[in-house]
Amino acid sequence: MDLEKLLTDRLAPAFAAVAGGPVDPVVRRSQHADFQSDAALALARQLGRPPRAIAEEVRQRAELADLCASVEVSGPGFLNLTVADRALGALVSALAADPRLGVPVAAGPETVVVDYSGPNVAKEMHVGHLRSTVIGDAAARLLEWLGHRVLRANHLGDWGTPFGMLIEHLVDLGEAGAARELSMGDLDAFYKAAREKFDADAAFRDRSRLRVVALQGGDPATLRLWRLLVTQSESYFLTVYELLDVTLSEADFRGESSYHDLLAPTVDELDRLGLLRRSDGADCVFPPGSVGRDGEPLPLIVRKSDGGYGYPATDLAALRHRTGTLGATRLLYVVGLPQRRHFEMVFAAAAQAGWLAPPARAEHVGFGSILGPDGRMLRSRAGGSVKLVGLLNEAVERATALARERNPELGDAEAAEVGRAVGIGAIKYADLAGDRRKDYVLDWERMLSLDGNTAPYLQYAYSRIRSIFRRAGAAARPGADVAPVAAAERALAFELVGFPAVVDAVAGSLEFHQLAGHLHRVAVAFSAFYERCPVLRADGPVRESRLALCDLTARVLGQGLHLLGIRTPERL
RNA sequence: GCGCCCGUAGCUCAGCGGAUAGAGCAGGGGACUUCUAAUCCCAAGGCCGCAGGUUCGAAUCCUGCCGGGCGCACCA
Repeated sequence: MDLEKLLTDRLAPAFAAVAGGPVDPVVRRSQHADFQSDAALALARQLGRPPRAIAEEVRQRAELADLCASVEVSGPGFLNLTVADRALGALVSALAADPRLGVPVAAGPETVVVDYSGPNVAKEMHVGHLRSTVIGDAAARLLEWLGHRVLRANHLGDWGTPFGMLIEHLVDLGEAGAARELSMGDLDAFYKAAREKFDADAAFRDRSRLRVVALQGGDPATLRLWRLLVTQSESYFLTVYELLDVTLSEADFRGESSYHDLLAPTVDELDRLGLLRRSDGADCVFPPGSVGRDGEPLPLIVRKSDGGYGYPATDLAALRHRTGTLGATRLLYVVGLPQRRHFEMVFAAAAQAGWLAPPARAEHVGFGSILGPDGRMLRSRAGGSVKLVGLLNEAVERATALARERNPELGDAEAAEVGRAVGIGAIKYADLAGDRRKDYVLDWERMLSLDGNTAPYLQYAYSRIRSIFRRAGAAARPGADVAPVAAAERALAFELVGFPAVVDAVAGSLEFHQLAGHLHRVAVAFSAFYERCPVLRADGPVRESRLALCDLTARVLGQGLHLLGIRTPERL
């Protein structure tokens, strides 16, 4: 039970009695006390009484004796609440005794599809894939921990016209040569070479077009070559995921091609429902609410005038499959914000078709772009885009060098492991620590900086705690009473008991910067506690209490970072 | 042109209806015979883009400007 809610429940009846109707006490953390209630101010006009008088009456009526050491009317009519040490201690002790750190398993588990990462076959993963992969993985980890059935959907770009030229290029290189090149992870060179031939060579262009036809026609030889491309790319992506500490596995690949057989039935059903309209030779749905440049309703083109199916058709087929066949009630699409309108239209069309009806709902978990140091968007095609593996490797290298410098006692193996955890953690944390809707600047210095609101700072706090237990030679005693009395202990305790509420909020909003911010506050509170409250040099109950507090802090930081996909080494 | 998003300390970002707007970095000053100083503490730094409005109360809600980004029919 979190403290804010506990106080709210106690204050609500008192406010109701004073106001003559239900009132939200508006409890929140305060700079002037532990918590404050702001509701008396809003009530003043309604009741025609001075706010301080209202607050005073609530103060007298509210049953807070067991929770609060003091309740005071302050300023224009705020109620300042100071929590009793004993009550705080009881809450922290309860949290420490709970393997789930106060976070309950979801009462109504859902089937959730998280659509994320989605790189393109035979194309390099670049920084643009970072956010989808990192944010989506955090969502999957979090919702899974809460007890939901999470289906990870890696919507691979494995189909479409470019595959004609890619397959022809593969043929030109010879299968063995192509496989070697692809397995080296040099997908960019492969794609670019194919593209260049396609642009320059008319004969190659013709072969490519024929090859697309053969692919779509199901020609066995062509399909075999196509699978070669897909498999090689998949195994490459898996190495990137492993480096990135992402939970996506081989079983999660759901390429566009896997919806191939569902496209025609999906479009047919739209037709049967009377939602399809022919426009300029293409079959379109016109979902309500979207208007184009000319002020006319904007179409979702499900079948192009050449008879081919486009992106919208695939998305609709996948959505229908996810709600209909898989029984998902929550669909998450972790895709960049520029595609907002596209998803609005897909969701609106799906709702019209009856494929997306309550309780099922779809959310576009959009995110901003990654910008270069010049403040302009990094684009994949425009050249000079950063290879994702290059970025990750550089982060690991820098972090490893730093680890060696800071802690010469580390052996080679451990330095490498620390460097990896810190480097990868730094990149992921940088991505998750800000509002995901906003663009952010990819700044090497800042991203790999080990100060401030960064993963290494949190990892350091964690490792300091582990170091205490190494020296103590023992774990915290299970069931030990936590008695926070010193200011630094109380501040840390308040942060720790706030963990469940933050997790709950983030499960809904998928704003991971709230979780990151909370963990940072925990680490800051811990660092202050660490400076001022000796643990191993204390005796008896104080030592036991502090050890328990340390242990709980480590578990909250460890679990929180784990949910973000960030490792917590035992020592840095 | 229409739609969506964004303008907060020199820089990077939190805060999104409540009491003096918070962190980190950079720059200034302190703290290691003491559990890792990758840390901590102190000081300094702000017409919260501009102008109206709503409210007891606005960085936060509404409207209009200004500045920036993105999107707007067969590419995924």
